[in-house]
Amino acid sequence: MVYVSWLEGWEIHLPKKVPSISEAEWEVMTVLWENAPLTANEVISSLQEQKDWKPKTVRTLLDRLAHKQVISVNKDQRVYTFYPNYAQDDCQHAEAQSFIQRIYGGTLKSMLVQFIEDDSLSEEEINELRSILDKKPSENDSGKKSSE
Amino acid sequence: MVYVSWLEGWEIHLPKKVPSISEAEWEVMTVLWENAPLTANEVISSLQEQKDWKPKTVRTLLDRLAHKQVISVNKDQRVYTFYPNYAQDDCQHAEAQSFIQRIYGGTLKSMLVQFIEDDSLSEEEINELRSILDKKPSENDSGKKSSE
DNA sequence: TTCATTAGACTACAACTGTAATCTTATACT
DNA sequence: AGTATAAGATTACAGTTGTAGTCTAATGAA
Repeated sequence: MVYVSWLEGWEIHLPKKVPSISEAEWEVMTVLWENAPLTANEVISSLQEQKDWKPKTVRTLLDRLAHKQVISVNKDQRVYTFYPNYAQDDCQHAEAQSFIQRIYGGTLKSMLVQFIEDDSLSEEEINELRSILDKKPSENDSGKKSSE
Repeated sequence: MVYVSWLEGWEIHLPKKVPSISEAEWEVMTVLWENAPLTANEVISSLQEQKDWKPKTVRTLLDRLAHKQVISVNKDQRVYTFYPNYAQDDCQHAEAQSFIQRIYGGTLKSMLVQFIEDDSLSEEEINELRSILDKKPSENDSGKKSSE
């Protein structure tokens, strides 16, 4: 379970099922995850640099996300602000799980194997990955010694 | 580059762009990758076990895949047979690349990091991954000796 | 007070997907 | 030869997505 608070004093609980987020919607979410709460115009300007979307397009995406309840809308002010209902990590993880399931039949391992065998990773990257794995401090070593 | 031959004597070249394959279509492709060439009925029976689709549904998916040129149709016999135009590895890889780009901003690393940090991997799995990384024999040692 | 601006609400529309059903034509029996 | 069957071709239809445009109401400027 994860708790987030985009605004002081707000606590949102979220390990539930993440509604599906389309590709275009995901771009909007990325902006919100970085800076929420934001007004529509703020989201629009933020996206203007990378995407070639009309303001109305972004607006529609925000509306759809709100409708799906992926984000919430604060209507206290005349100009609304938007903020995520789900943590980015949770959404990424949900997407990753279903992706791996669909495409690799379930295991991250088979994906990694392929990347390595297809030579898609430089030696540099492989070393990085290795050190990431090594850094994982086994948190379940309550009784075991770490070296051995 | 990759060469495959589903039928004797056929050589298909395929590092080109993979057309997009929808979720349902992917299921059909999985069956074809395992056993192509297959007739529609063979694909249908093969899927009947896992999916709850009517025969016509599978047929539609085959037609769409053929139309998108993800698969080819052999019409020599009265009953057609279908076979992939792309290797599974290539399709998986293409999907993985675009997935990682969309969701993790580009790096497999950030995905792996998250899986480790979120504690989604057992120690067992982490060890497996580590050994996979270790097994990678540096193939770019054309001039270098392998031990050193 | 009136009018231009602008945020938000509602509407649009085609392509892609999931999920089939119906129509047509060629074989295979009787 | 006539007909049931079955493969393939064509059509259907609603929900999602990309990509906006139009309509309405409130605000702020003149």
